[in-house]
Amino acid sequence: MKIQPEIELNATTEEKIKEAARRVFTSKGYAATRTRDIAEESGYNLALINYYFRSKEKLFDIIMLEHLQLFIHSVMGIVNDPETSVHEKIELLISHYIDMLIKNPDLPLFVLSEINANPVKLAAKLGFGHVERGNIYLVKQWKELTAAKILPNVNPLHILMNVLSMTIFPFVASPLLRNRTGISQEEFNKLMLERKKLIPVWINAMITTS
Amino acid sequence: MKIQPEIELNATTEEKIKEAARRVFTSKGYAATRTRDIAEESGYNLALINYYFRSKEKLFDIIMLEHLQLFIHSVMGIVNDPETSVHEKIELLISHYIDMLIKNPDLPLFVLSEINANPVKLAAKLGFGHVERGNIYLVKQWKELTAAKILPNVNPLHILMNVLSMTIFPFVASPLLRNRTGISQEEFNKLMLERKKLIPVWINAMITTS
DNA sequence: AAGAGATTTAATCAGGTGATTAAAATTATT
DNA sequence: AATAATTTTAATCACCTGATTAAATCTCTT
Repeated sequence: MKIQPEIELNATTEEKIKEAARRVFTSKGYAATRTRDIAEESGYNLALINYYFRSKEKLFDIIMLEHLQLFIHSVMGIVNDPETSVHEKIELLISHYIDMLIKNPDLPLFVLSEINANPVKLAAKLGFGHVERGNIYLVKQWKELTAAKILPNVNPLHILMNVLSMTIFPFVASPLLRNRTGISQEEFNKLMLERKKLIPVWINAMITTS
Repeated sequence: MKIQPEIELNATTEEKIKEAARRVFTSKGYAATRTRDIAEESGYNLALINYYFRSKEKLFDIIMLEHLQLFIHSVMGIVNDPETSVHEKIELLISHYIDMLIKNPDLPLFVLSEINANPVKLAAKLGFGHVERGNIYLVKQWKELTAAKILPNVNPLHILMNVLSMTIFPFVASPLLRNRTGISQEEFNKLMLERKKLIPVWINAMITTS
């Protein structure tokens, strides 16, 4: 029986396999990807994939966990910053997201699909860094502003949904949108970059007129 | 060799199988559903599924085609109506969509996932009722209003994206949203019903302030 | 009751897929 | 060069899954 390889020394090949797996999983989903696809995509062979990660499911879990951690960590970093205003936070969130999504366009559809396919299993993974709502700095700021009547008393969940929707959904619907409108990938990205400035303005408009 | 059954007379069982297949496909996706799942869900057995529909893929294609047709047909009915104004069309679209999505919450994620997984194959199905953009009544009305400076000269694609995003995305992200916020299915639906009135107001706000 | 059509049973098939293994080959380390 | 670690090869397993088939059973109509 061979011994688990020194992971520190092999970070490169292990990383390569994980990167390949990430690509295949995100483009085809868990059920549709075969371990052999990952082997082919990574340039290594099937035996080595299982040698490093034991099973398809374990490899998937690692990748999904890293995605969720990265996602939540980066959002929390912005949302919990005491130095920025509410409007700055919204701008930063949108800008940060769109840049990330232009690099990884099929990430949200992948994550949302897998959560939908297996909500119970992924609920555990989602619970890891559960911060109490009241402790989030953005929430405090929002409450202060509504108390001072500077912001209208809308359910902030609606505003959150609107920010996330207008930012993320175009990427989720991108294949369909491009099919129906005939615009190219580059034109689409240009539109998304425009939205980095537009969405905060729109959010502002809907907040101040409610 | 048996003969294809009289479909007209058996509309009920054929419909039952299709309904079961629709449920399983939309909840787990094409790759993750087994023909045996559909058999179990329908109450009939594996042999009969294949007897009626020949293969898993043919059954899937039929269901997906019906979804897309229903979707596009209903949208076109609203968007091409010469009797309603631009604002009325937007309100009708949103209202119609939200009612439909409350009944079929995991429809959009399913459709978008499968299009993403197989864009080339589904592009053919999407081409069936391709109406020239200039012939759509809503587009004509929009152009008139921008020409008359009643509407600002924003790329209407942005507005379209915003309407679709704010309407559809909450349903796509519903499992994640409910997990993070802790709200129930009923509370979620109530929020969505609120949005039938709110989204048109928001859209109006972002149009008039641009 | 007879007969036609609908559905089930049960068995089978071929191919795909996740996973494991031992030995050989390659590469890196000393 | 010798040794250790890494990767490949190739074969194999057990299981799953889509699909087919023939005969048996059931259901309904007439």
